[in-house]
Amino acid sequence: MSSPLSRDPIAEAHTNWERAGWRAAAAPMAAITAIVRTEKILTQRIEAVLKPHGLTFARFEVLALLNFTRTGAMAMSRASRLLQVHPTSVTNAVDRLERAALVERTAHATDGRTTLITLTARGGEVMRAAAAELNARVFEDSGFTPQDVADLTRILTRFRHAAGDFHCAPPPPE
Amino acid sequence: MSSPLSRDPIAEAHTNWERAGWRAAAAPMAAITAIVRTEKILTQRIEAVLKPHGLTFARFEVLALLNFTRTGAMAMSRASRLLQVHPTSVTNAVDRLERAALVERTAHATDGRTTLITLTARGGEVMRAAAAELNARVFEDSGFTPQDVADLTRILTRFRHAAGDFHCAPPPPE
DNA sequence: TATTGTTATACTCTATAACTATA
DNA sequence: TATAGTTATAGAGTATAACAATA
Repeated sequence: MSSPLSRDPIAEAHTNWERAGWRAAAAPMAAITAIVRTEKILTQRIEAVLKPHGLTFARFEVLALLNFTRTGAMAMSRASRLLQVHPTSVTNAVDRLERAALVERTAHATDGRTTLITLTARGGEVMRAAAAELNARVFEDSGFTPQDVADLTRILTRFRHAAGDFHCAPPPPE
Repeated sequence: MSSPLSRDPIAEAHTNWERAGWRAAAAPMAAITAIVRTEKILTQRIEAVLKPHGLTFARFEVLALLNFTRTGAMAMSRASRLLQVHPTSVTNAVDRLERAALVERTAHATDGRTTLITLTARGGEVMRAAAAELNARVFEDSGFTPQDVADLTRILTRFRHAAGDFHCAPPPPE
């Protein structure tokens, strides 16, 4: 899509921001832009691995969630909360997963409002095959050193906690 | 869209990955998932600030690029390379910016194939007003400490360089 | 022959609003 | 009244392919 650039565009933006007199904002602007760009690179790698499995990242996340439930079933609303996406996004993802026979909708035993989703046998197989390939081709050779991974996890966990993503589990110690 | 969770879903995924026997991949998987989630939080904040200005993040990036050119003009193809997006995405963004009278398309003096884009006076005003609000409301109070910003910039610059995002400018020293 | 840019088309994910059914 | 989920609709960004114009 694009050839490599001779200079780092984010470093240039940082310089431009400082020259414009926006000194206090320049460094965090550059860091945040780098996060946005890094996310794009990583999700492109992930989507490329998932595509031959007939999955998108959003749908893989649903399968992964179901794969690790104790009972094998999860309410739509709980999936929405855990994945932190709009309920209609879950409906959309589950519609397609159900059409592909990877998940099934079932009724809740006592609450008639609730729709439960469960993995089919094939859904479990597809999830684990996709996960194995993601592990081998993206996560195990991510380009981050173990120290990078530790630093990122520490910094981003604290950030997400401060942003209100979750409660109770305190950020890891300094 | 979602209430805060009682536990960190990424930490839980990390545990699940280890229990599944995917030990080498578990930690980088969690770090990468945290990057994806953090990017979502940040772009939501950015989009919320830009919306009243009639801008999306993609369109703001085009305006910011033009604001810092020496001549005030930039070829579509160069914008595509610098923003690292598909040429059709630039066409799309510029179509809308032009309709809003924030940029103009002009012909290149010597190369008939090239379309140049320039900021209108109003485009410059909108860009600087939006940037000022982004600085005040997102970047200057990002939730990252100065040390976080330095660490993120170091780690992500090296990652982007290794991913082939740019050449020549070496990653910052250890 | 290669490059630049546009058009047409399609496919994501996401979001709002209106709705049904149930608690 | 509040909650769970669906539907319809819309909008965003992104991508491929075909195409025109130019180098």
